[in-house]
Amino acid sequence: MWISGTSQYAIRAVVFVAGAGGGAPVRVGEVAKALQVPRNYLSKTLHALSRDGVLTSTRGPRGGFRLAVPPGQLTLARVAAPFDDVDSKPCLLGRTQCSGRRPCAAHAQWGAVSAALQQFFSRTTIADLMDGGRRATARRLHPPAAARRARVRDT
Amino acid sequence: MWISGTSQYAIRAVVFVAGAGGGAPVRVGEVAKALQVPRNYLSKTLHALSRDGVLTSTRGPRGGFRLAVPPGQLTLARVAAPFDDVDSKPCLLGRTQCSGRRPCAAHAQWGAVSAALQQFFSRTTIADLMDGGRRATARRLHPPAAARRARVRDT
DNA sequence: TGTATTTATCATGTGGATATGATAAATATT
DNA sequence: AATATTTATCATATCCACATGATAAATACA
Repeated sequence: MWISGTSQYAIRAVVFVAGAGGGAPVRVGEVAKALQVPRNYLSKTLHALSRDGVLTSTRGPRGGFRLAVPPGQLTLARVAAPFDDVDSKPCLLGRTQCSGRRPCAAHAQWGAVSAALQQFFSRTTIADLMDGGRRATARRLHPPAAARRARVRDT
Repeated sequence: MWISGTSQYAIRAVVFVAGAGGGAPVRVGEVAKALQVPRNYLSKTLHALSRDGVLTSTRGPRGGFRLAVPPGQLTLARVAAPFDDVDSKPCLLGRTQCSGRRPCAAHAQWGAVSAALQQFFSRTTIADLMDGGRRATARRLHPPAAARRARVRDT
């Protein structure tokens, strides 16, 4: 999986909304302007995120979008989910042939790389992408060697 | 980067051609049939690989395609290169903003995942994907722990 | 030289992701 | 109730990867 442009918009937009604080809702226009992204397209994207429980939307004056989940609990995988099948782990050479028995020769190696990707999306949160979130991310994704070995063993 | 369908065709086709031995050239029709892939589209793909020096082509009766590079020296990155920009390592959230200084917060973590992907493509060869190539691949991509630590340090 | 065989190339079609512009529906404020 | 503001939705357009079908060009071989 490589994430689509729409998912990139979604992640950046959610980061922006999260950064605006929990106060007043953020309007599509603001987000679109800040992100330099087409307004109506973003509107649909944010609407999809609302349907999915990532944002809440309010119509009318003083309306807009708010986070529905604390940024520290909101993974990139969840934000991208409505737009990309982030969890699929297809065969490198086209899906059907190599799953299960008779895997292609590089199946295991590819699986490891693929799993690392998925872990990135399922472990990184919106909070990690906000300014000031750097150290927390680094600690979780680069644990000391002993812990890392332990985790790899049971994956 | 996630590789396109065309690159997948290319890799599978090259593996097939490599598997046919160095004897007679392999015709597009054979490859297309074996891979269950549209013939004319594959034709263009193989032609591109010839232009790129991965295959050699011969026209007319007894013509077809042959490998131009020993399979053990032919990386997946090279085969995919005409169709995908395998070497690009864009920002997770859309290119321009976060390269160089002012990287986005997850830049480093993403870079590590991204680098692992690139290494997979630049280290895995066509020989590794042919039947019987499994052990060689496993040895190179899963070196003993000491060697792995050493390599990581200088990357 | 002619003919069959095979790659090379051209013109065109299709589907999905991305984008645009207009209109509908909801709601706070007066 | 009227109005302004904002999201929701509809209809359509654009672009590109992928694909199809037809034709041209090269070449082995009778």
